[in-house]
Amino acid sequence: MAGAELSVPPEQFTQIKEPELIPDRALEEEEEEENDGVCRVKEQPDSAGLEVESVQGPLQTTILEEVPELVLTAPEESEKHILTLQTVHFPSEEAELQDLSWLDPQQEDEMQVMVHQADSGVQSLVWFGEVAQQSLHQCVLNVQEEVYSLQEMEVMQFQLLEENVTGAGEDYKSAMSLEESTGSIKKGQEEEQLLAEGGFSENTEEHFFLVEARPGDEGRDEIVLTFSNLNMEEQKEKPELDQAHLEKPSTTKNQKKAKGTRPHKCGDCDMAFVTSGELTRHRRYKHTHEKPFKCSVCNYASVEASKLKRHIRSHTGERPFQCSLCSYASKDTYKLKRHMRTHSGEKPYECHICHARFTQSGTMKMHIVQKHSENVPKYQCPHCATIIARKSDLRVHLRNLHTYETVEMKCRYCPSVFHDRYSLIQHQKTHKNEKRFKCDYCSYACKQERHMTVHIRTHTGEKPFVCLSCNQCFRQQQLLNVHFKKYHDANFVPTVYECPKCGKGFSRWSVNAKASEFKQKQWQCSRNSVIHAELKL
DNA sequence: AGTTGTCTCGCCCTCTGCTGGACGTTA
DNA sequence: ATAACGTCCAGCAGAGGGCGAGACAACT
Repeated sequence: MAGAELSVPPEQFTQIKEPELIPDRALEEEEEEENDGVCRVKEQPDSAGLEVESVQGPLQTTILEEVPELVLTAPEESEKHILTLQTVHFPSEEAELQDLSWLDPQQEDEMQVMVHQADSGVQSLVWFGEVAQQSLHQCVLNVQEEVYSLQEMEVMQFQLLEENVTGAGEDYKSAMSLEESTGSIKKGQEEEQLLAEGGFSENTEEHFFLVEARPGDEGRDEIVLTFSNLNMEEQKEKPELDQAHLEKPSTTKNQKKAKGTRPHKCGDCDMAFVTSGELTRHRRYKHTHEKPFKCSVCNYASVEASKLKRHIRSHTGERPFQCSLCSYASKDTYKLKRHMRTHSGEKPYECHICHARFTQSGTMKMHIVQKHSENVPKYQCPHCATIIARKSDLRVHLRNLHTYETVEMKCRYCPSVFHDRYSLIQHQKTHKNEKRFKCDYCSYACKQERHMTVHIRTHTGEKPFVCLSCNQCFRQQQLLNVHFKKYHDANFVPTVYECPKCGKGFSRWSVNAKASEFKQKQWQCSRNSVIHAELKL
């Protein structure tokens, strides 16, 4: 087992789910973990020891929304099975142990997981069943294998070896002391010394467990338990591990569960369940599609009564789950929990390609499809040539441009009217570059109305712009301005553009468009001076 | 007392669609 | 230069599917 070398878990990896906290202590647990990020061992005053998940427990790997901290916890009175992980250091690969008094063959429903760390640095997980744990700290197990099939785990018998150093037990007790309450799987500066003494290392570095399921020989799935040195803080920042990478098909997960304790197998798929009721429900969902619970308001029907109850809230508007920070209230707990991210700023989903973070998995999924996929789906508008990346945006496009409006929309250039914006816009584009202003007296046509107004004066003789100094009249304001400057403004100095070739002066070269004209004239000037006559002052 | 079946709650997931800011284009 | 407009994009919520697991009554 070479889990320590895995800095980035492969896709197949699934995390061991954080052991469920006992409800009335969950808050306290959370606070403690938030405070120091250290996994803890809880003292169980009246228990026989640390209670662990059954053999199937860790195999029931659940996709996590939150990256778990590994919690070493003692059992609570609820008898919830908790995965127990312990670090075991061997002074050598041939280490032996002593003191097997803690073994209790009567406890057949418990299973331990331990970490074996040999001198070679290889770390392994050890399953051990049928043990009570009142003296867990005194136990060291020998590990021969690193990858086990489920069947192997179930029948596995571990060889117990004698501990070869007398003082090790005390050291280990110290390291795992409940009073110290670190509970972390430890490794660090003191490790060498402890190892030299045959004891157990202690440091504050957290570790990270992964469970990988992969096809094994003869069609059997193998469960690979990987003990990594990834610390929990690092993992906290990479929740995509459990979302984008660690997600596994539920069937694979269930296949692990199906062996042993799930006698009710589905005849149509590989699923298996603990109770017949679960099987019946599953068959209704997946195969028979029988939905006994029917809504009296609409045609909705559900497999479960609770789903109908939830659905009814969409009719009644009932929102029992009130946000404590704003006015939002939801119809179910999940939506409230999801909503709370808007207050906390939590973005638990991270794109594994660009590391952008998102509040919802669906948003991340869409991001990956749109930004990082090759064959990005496009949506063709049925009414025009527009292609839009998102279905929802196509809906907006249709709403804005192709919705029939009862109120007529008039073309700004002609009397035409339209009932949808797209048609109006397309029509108005036909007026572009169109010389739609035509003179009634001649063939002159132009694009702008103001040009036509000026032109018409050439036919009517109208000269509305009068010089206040000499009463001379002009058709255009601009002509009046030029006249006034030239003949009535004493400060006016006419600009003269001199041809560098012949030295003759010109009055018009004021803008860029004229610059090219001047250059052309200049070139012509060297060959044909007649051109100057057209531009001379 | 232990087992089994049913009911119920709760969690987590996906799919869907709306919204508004950002940004580029066009008039 | 500016405003209007269209598309891109992430944020967010609604709705419903699927399943684990506890509570409890009925049965053996």
